[in-house]
Amino acid sequence: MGAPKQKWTAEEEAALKAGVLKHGTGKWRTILMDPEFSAVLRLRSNVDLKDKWRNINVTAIWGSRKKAKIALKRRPLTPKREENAKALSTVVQTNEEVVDAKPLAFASGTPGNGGPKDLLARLYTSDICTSCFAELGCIF
Amino acid sequence: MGAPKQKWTAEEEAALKAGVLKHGTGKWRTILMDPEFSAVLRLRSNVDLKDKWRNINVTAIWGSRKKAKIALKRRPLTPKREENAKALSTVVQTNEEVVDAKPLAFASGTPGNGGPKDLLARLYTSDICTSCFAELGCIF
DNA sequence: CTGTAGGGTTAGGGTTAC
DNA sequence: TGTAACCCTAACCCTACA
Repeated sequence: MGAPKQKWTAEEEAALKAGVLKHGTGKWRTILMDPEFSAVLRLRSNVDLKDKWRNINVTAIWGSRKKAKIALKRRPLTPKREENAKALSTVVQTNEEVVDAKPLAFASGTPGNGGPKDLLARLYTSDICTSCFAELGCIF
Repeated sequence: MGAPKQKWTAEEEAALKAGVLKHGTGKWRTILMDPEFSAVLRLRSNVDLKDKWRNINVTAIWGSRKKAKIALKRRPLTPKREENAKALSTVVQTNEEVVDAKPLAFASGTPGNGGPKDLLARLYTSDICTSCFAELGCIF
């Protein structure tokens, strides 16, 4: 049809990550509207952002969505939402560009440690975990 | 962002339909307050009811809200409300539970036929059609 | 303030194209 | 075959208005 399939460039992916850092997950339209990212992401829709973010996260953890599904089928424990689940993100934040930053890495340790606060505060809340947790069926 | 998404159960949907039969559309808060349904729908808000009812109706006619929009764009005739348009509902009313009842089916035949009156009377008024007609931009 | 209507957005399952 | 990219839509959000 019209779109021959648009592979995500490294620049676009970086902009997406930076956008999530700034606005949080689930704010795809907001990220898209942000003049800081709208230039780079101008060819993408809010749904594209959401889908890409899903791919990035799921890939980082399970290798792929399919593997995630398989992994989930193997343990249909589906516990109630545990509040001691936290997400950590090893972010390499240069001046104004998120360079890499593996999206998520898990740690069940004490949540109230003294890390970099302001910028990452959002990440420590359930905010950034939402999409991931939802995708994973909240097994953490 | 606590709720990972609450899919409607068949029981909830039945309760909603029964609620609309009893109180009419647009009376979401009333339906919620009705002790006959409050138990089943206790996790839902009045807005949830409204949205679900919209989905049920639009889906029954167009397949989805998007398709409805597309269909409407194709014929932007938008006539004024025609009064010979009526809605029929094949309701299977057991003693106190609406079992299925496809939400709407259209017939442009003579409106003043002798059908089941009391319970369905409300359905023949613009009442139950309101959400549907509104959604459709009153093309009927 | 409370409730509804209606447009807009997101979450998540599914599909396609590579 | 596997998976990134894309589609579909139920569920949810936001705002205007009464």
